[in-house]
Amino acid sequence: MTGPDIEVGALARSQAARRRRVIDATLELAAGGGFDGVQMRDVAAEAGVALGTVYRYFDSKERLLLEANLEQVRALRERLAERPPTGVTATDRVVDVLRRATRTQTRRPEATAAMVRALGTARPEESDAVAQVSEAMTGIITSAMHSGDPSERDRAVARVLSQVWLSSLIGWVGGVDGPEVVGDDLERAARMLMTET
Amino acid sequence: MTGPDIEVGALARSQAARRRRVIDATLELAAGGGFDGVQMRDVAAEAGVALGTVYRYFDSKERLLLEANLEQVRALRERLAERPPTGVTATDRVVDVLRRATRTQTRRPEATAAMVRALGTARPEESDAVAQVSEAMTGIITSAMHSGDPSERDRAVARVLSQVWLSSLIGWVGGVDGPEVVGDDLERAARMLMTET
DNA sequence: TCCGGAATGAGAACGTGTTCTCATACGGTC
DNA sequence: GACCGTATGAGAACACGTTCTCATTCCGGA
Repeated sequence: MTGPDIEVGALARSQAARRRRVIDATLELAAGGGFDGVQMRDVAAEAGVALGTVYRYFDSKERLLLEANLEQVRALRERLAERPPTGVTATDRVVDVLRRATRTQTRRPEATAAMVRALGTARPEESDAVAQVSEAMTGIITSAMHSGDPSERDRAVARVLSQVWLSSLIGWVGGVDGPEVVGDDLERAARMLMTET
Repeated sequence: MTGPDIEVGALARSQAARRRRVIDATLELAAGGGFDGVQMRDVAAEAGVALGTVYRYFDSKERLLLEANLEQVRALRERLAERPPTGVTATDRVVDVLRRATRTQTRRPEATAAMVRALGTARPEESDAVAQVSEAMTGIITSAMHSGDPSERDRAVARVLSQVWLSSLIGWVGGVDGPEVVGDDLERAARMLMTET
C-alpha cells in the first residue's frame, strides 16, 4: 500500500517527508480557514520549508489542494472498502456509500470547501489531478454496485452520480444549499438512475 | 420584458447605462481571454468608468462574471423558447434543448470558461447569483419537457440534469474532457433519467 | 575524503483583486 | 438659480499567489 521501495536514497526519503509535511500543513490550514485559510506563505512556514520549495513540489495552490484532495478521496475509498455497504440491492448499497462519503465531507466543512473550490476552478494544467479525483469518486460508486467489473451502463450511471456529487458539493460550499441537500440529491439521483432490479 | 419604468430619473438612467457598459466590457474581455482576461482594471477602462465604480456595482470579480452569466443564460432561455424543440417525446425535446444550449456555450470557449469558473468558485456571498443561474438552467430543461407546470419528478430530473450540465462544463473548461463530451454526457443522462413514456 | 551539481532557504519583487482616500461633478430639492 | 448629498474619477495602497535571485547545504559519485 505504501508503494514499492525502489530507489530510496536519503534524498528521496527526505523529499517524501517534505512533501508529506507540506500536504499535512495544507490540510490543517484548510480545516481551519477553508480555501482562503490556505495561504502559501503559511503552508511553507507550517511545513518548515521555504516558499519556493512548496512551489517546486506543487505548481500552484490549486494543484496543492487537488493533490491533498486526491489523498483524502482515496483514503475515503479504502475506508469504505473496508466496511462494505450492507444493502440488499445495488441501489441501496450505492446510496449507503454516497451518504457515508457525504457525511465524511460535510463534517469537515472548511477543508472540503477548500478542495471543492480547487476542483471548481481547475485549469487545463491541473486536468490530470482533476481526472484522478473524479476517477476515484466513480470508483467509490461502481465498487458499491457489485463485486465484479462494472458494465458500461454501470460506469455511465457512476459518472452521472459523480457529476451530481461535485455539483452538489459546489452548491453546498457556495452557500446555495444546506449540507443535507448533498446526500439527498445523491440519493434521489441514484434511485432515479438505478430503477431496474 | 424591459421591466416597468418606475422611477427613471436621469440618475437611474445613467446608472443603468454604466452597469450595461461594465457588463459588456466584461463579456468582451472574457470572450478574448477567459477568466484571466477579465482584469478589473481593464474592465473599468473598457467601460469608461473608474475601478471603484465597478466595485460599487459588483462586489467582486466573481459576482461580475456571475451576473454577466445570468444575462447570458436568460437570453439563451428566451432564444430556446422562441424556437421550441421539435422532438416527439419529452426526452427528445430535452436532449435537443440541451444540445443546442451546449453548442452555444462551447462555441464561445473563453467566455464560457470565465463564467463557469466563476460558478465553480462561488462563495456564500454570491449564493443568490448562483441560485439564479441554476434556476434559469433548470427552467430551460423543464420547459422543454412539456408545456404545463412541471411535476415534482420533472423538477427532480431537471435538477440532476442541471448538475450534470455544470459538472460537465467544469470538466470541459478544466481540460479533462473535450467539448463534445458535454453534450454527450447530457444526452446520456437525460435518456437514463427519462425512460418512461 | 573531496567535488560537482542539484535541492533548499531566505527573501525580494511583481501582478492582479480589493480597499481606501480625497477631490470633483452631477442630480434632485428648495 | 443656489445648495446639499451622493455618485464618480483618479490613483495610491494593501494582500496574496507566483516568480526570481542568490547564497548555502546536502547528496551521491570519484
